[in-house]
Amino acid sequence: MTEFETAVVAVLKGLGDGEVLTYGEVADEAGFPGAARAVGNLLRTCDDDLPWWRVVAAGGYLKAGETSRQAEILRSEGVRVEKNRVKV
DNA sequence: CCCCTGACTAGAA
DNA sequence: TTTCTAGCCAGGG
Repeated sequence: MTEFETAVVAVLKGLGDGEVLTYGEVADEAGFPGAARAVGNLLRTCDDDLPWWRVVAAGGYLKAGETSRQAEILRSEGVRVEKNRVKV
């Protein structure tokens, strides 16, 4: 478990209902600004207990291919979603 | 050790 | 507005 993983996991586990962050924000909060790709890679490989649906691309765009499912979950948590993207 | 890939981002053309 | 480039971290060949 690298520091990066630990930090990112900590940030994700700290998210509450309705809390949505972008990959870049997660990386920044974890202390690795610019490591957005690594965040995505981590969620892709270790998606065990991580709330992946609360992580979206820059601009609030949802994950391609599963925008439907993600949008549903987000809406159920009180997040306003419009046209496959989180409303700010 | 080097190169490529990936649920990414920001800036330039 | 759309496309491309460079930069970021980690993992695999």
